[in-house]
Amino acid sequence: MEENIFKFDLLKQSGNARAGILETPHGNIETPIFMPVGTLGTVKAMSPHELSDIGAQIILGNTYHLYLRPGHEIIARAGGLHGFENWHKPILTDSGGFQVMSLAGLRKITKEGVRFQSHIDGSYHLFTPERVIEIENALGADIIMAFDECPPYPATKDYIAKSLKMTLDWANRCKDAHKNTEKQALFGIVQGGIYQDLRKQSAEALMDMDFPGYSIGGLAVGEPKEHMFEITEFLNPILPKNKPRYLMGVGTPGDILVNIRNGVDMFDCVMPTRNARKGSVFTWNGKMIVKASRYKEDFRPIDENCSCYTCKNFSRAYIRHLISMKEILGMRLTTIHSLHFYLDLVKETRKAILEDRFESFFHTHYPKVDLLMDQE
RNA sequence: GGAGAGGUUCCCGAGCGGCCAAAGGGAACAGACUGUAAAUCUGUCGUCGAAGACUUCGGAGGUUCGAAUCCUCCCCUCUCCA
Repeated sequence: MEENIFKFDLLKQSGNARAGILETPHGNIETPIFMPVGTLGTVKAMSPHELSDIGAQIILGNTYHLYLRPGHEIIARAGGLHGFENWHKPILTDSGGFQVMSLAGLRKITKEGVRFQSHIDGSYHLFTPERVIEIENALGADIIMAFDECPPYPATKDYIAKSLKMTLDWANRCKDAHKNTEKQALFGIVQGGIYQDLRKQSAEALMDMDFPGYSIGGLAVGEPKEHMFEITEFLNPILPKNKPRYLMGVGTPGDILVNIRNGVDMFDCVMPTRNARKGSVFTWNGKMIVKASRYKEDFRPIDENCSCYTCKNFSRAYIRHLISMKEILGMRLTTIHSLHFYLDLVKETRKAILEDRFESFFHTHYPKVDLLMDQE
């Protein structure tokens, strides 16, 4: 039964790039997909209505942060994350594995789990795999992530190997603890740093456990990009074709294109939202630091060819002014634009795959997309 | 008219004989952000330059080895009293 609920249909492959559909209890997701990050129960600066307009199909939430505030019991009583934040399309919750890295100064890892010291009030909280799943079950996201350690870069191979072993053990425990398999798909997370043998070991062990989807973690943590690309390319033939692959935390528009080319289906990243709030946006012609003084009297939209609300209605000069004044509307407009672009990027890529012209699409857009936009 | 306070680098504002091209804010400018401790953080911010040199602290003189800091005069603000 559960296979049906989270069925993944691989519709088409163009080279190694894949186009598919992932079914979830809150609707289908067309892959490749980008998932806006909504750590604290909101994609910062966006209303659910705006997210829908932009074309968002699934958003993230974060177990660690939502457990601390407002608390998963409250969210459960509100009807889960969907009810609480009034977003009735799919949601994915990250497990807190990333916080094991980002809050490294405030936690201690043991075989049992991770003891975090709250970054808010200093109180101690033990995150075991079982506890994390219990919280994720309460939050009720359609896709939930196993609890892992996202190891930093650089790290010794020895450290990565040990961490990986622990993460595999945790994956097993997560799977055992996960009771709500009818409504929530638990994804395993491949670790192994930049080492192919460890990645292979990790992927195969997880595949033995048989998860409905596999993610690739521990990348884009500071390693040279070539390593990241190498690993996804390496894992492509290893991971099962009939399950979705999710590359966690990636990335720039260019990273996304390369990794789609390496067979990845799902992405998330704070970059479009975080950078937008700080006055830097992404377009098909590269990134634009719209808060820069050179746009002071530029009355064109961010991207003349963009169909988003921001580009249809407002100028670079106005947006620069709003960002510069720290006006809330500025952050909202830039976020709308950048998320729209990211979603447009994967949508157009998907179309190219379905029409079996991915490679030429890639060569047309990849060179432009990560550069600083022509300043004219 | 009398009494007092003060004029510092774009702005506010410290400094009150050497360690001062001058603290600290702000503004401005440039940039970084990859499973969000992020409306955050970093850098630049007198001129030319690698070091170093040169011109600055209302103006003009002076004291001193040495002055934004002390003295004299002048200009200008502000507060209170008449």
